[in-house]
Amino acid sequence: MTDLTETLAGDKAPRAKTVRGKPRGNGRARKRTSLPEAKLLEFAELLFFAYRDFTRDPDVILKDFGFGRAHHRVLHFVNRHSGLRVADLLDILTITKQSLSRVLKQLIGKGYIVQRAGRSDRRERLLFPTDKGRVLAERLAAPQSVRLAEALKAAGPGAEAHLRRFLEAMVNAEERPKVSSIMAASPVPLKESAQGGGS
Amino acid sequence: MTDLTETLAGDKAPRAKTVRGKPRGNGRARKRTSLPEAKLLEFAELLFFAYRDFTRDPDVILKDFGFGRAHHRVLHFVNRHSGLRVADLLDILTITKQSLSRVLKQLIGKGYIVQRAGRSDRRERLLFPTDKGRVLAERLAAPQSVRLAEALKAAGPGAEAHLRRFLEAMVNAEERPKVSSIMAASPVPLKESAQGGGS
DNA sequence: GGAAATAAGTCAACATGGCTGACATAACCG
DNA sequence: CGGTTATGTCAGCCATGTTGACTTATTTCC
Repeated sequence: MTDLTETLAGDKAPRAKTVRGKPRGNGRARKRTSLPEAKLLEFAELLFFAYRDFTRDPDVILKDFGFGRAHHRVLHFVNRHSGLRVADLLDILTITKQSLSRVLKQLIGKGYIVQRAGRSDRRERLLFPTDKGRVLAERLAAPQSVRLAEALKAAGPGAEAHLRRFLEAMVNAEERPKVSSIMAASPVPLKESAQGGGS
Repeated sequence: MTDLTETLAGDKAPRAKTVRGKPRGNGRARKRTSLPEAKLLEFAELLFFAYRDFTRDPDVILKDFGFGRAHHRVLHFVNRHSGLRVADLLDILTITKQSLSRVLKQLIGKGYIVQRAGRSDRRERLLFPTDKGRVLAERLAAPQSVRLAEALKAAGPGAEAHLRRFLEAMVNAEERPKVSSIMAASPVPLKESAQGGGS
């Protein structure tokens, strides 16, 4: 109920525009608003709405598995970049190891991820998705891929290059090399026959 | 310490690529991966990284005020669309009123936002930023605007139109009209001489 | 070889910001 | 007047983030 479209656009009552009481517009406020500034804020809002809906897709599926967004993020990166270390994951997600620990423990416990000691440095715990994990990861990714594909199509030809450069530039400058190398690594979920975990 | 760039790209040990144990690559996995699929997932990751850093900017400032991201979102929309109703905010943020209540109460209590009854429907509580609220909102927006401006520039000419269409298409189809009308309303923080709040 | 550094795990406590359910109040609408 | 609507609120729960302290392997370096 209550279609915001109506309500916000206002037809029954002069909503915005004239705003309540005094329709004045500058007791002192309304700074320079450098013009492009307004446009930038529009992009900020669009980004918010886009990301809001982008993340809600998998949330629904996750609930059926008793997982949350945190699990999704972990599973995604482990699946896309199998063999990464715990430290890598911490760096990607920018959370504490205690936080990661909780969700990772659950994913491992339920057989979606397995770890194995690094071969050159046995202190490292390398993370791999199980078949089960791979399946779930793909199922979670599916709706997001569809959404992205449609949005790219709607954006028009040539949008991909623009978008890629835009997104890359949105990342903190110091982080860009990390991001590049992360995305360069194991572009396809490499297998490793990581089973077990189950019973 | 520990520069992930090095670690993930791997120079001391053959990290990804060959992955740990068996460098094989298809005990049965590696599905069709429809090619564009991989590209789409790259965009998904880029979006994650971009949004991750985009939101961390204001987080730092917020801490100084004892606020969190939730406060930022509320203040942003109240500032950009002064005079919106509580119901509008709920619809935008897609959270429950109990959730909103907490942060809104704090923002009002500390004098960043004021409410006043709607003039045509006095049940409505219309929200307005105070001068103080406007200042904080702008301060929070500043780093994000800079980031967006630079990213748009880096994306190259013509990117804006592509990006706008892309972001709009990322929003749930049913939500698009709402989003449009929201963004159309009060493009500039309309004033209303909403003071008080203070002492 | 042994000390220091590193990778990971863990316990405990706490903060934030979501959620559900139940209910209260005021104002509008027919 | 009675039903619906907009908002607020109490109470409790859950997910996920944080800090700080400490243990255990293992590697690295003198």
